[in-house]
Amino acid sequence: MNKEYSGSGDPAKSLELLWRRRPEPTRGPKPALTVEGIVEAALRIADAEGIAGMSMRRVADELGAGAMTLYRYFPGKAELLDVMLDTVYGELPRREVDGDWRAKLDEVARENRELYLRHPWMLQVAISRPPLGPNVMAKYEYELAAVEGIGLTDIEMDDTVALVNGYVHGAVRTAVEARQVIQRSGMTDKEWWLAHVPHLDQIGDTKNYPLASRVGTAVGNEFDAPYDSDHAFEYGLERVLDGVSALVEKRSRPKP
Amino acid sequence: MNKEYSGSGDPAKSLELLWRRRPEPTRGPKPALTVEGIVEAALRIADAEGIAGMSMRRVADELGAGAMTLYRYFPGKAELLDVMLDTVYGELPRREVDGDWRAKLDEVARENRELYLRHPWMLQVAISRPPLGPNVMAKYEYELAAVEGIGLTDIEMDDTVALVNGYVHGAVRTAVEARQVIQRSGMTDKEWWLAHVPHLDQIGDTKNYPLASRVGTAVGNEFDAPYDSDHAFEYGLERVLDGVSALVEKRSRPKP
DNA sequence: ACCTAACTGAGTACACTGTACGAAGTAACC
DNA sequence: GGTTACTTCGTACAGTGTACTCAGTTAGGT
Repeated sequence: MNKEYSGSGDPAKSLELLWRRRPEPTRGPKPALTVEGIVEAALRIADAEGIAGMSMRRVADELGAGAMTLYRYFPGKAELLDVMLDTVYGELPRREVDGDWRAKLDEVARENRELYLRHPWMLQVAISRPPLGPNVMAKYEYELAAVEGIGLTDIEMDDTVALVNGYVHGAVRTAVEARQVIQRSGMTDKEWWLAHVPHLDQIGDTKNYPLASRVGTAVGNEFDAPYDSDHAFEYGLERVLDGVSALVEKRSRPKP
Repeated sequence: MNKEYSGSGDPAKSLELLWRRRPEPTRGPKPALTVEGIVEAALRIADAEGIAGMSMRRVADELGAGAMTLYRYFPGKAELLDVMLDTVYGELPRREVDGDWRAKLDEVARENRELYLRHPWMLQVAISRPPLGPNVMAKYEYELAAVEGIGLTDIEMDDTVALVNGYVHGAVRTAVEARQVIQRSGMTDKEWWLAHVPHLDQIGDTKNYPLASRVGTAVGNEFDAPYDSDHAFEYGLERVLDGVSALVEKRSRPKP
């Protein structure tokens, strides 16, 4: 199975759903479900069982409805995912930060990290074209505000926000995958490693990879069984922000 | 559908496959297929049609065999993916670079980028526990060599390599998704945007998102229809390496 | 009061997926 | 020739998203 895709159907229909501008029907029976109810159920399932568990049948079951009923409310699964995404982006606190751009970008990174950790299924949805709902818009606005007025061009502002978001996405993805593989395999990283080492020693000459052996061992000793994702996140975020800092400083004193 | 998972079955069996140490059978009919042949066919399909197209039946068809035949050579799809991964890592040129650590890390980033672009399906395989084959080992060794002897601790070396790899992974994923969504939807980014704007204007007050509007427009004007992934890659890589540079310099003059 | 148009819910069907199971065939050893 | 190890592969199962179809329900118009 590969990635889920956020929708790319009829824009009018998608935006109607995202902004809750669906004209309510005048005739016929009252709808038994609501868009909100379906999204809530879908989120409950996705949070608990991952995106793989969130099938249309499963969501419908959760609501006591037939599978095809959901297609009265959403054109397809992709559009349901779109609304789910915009909904969870609404959970971002978007706190006001007293401080410079770095403090603000740091907050952006941490808020996004929390969100991904709370809804890991988000990491498996490809959103190259974001659902243009109210919360996605607010998120972009908030993130740009962190780097507004510090001497960057508009393009650089967008690049910087994308860089930080991309970094967080990747870091959390790695951490979540590490967490999930422990559950799925019933093995900690250390156990997994210890199960491989004897076979590796027998098969390949470990002496061919001196650096890998040395550093691998050091990493294994320092961060025991559970891969230390907090450490990796802090290290990487610091490097990324240092990199942005170098650019900001260059822009603030143009030429010597 | 969610991600594919690289295998976590029997270590002995997996390593045998990766290092080609399968004892060849003495009795019975000669096998009609080979591990190499299956991997080749699977790679051909995955490269051309993506990971979603690479089903066991599809690979077997390509080889003129029954679907279940593949399970004589691989315990399951996960193990086939493992061998596919290690195989393509073997394509990395791992060039010797004359220059400092930055030039070397830059080369690492670019080589990995090329590999991902050539085999985009790699981005949809979760490899929290890498297949410990010869090429994965060589890759890790090569990458560590870039940051050896510049004053970083072993842990920092691993963190740095992981940071660069993570950055490249994320950047290429974004670029590939952008490329694929154009194919899938038959719409360029600009067309997609223009299809949404009138509805957005009608529904939500664009005035609530001044920064998003301004920067969004600037980005749209600067990088036309196809999302300029080259630009984003170069920008981000420079920031990341600048960030690493700040650390290296701090380590090289310990305290003032 | 009644008809009709609009609407909802849901059953069935289709073409897929990975893989467990087991039947049937083949080749090398005793 | 018999046994044993080994092969290929058809069938089956429980899933998936969703197109199509049809029966049932309700509000508006007459």
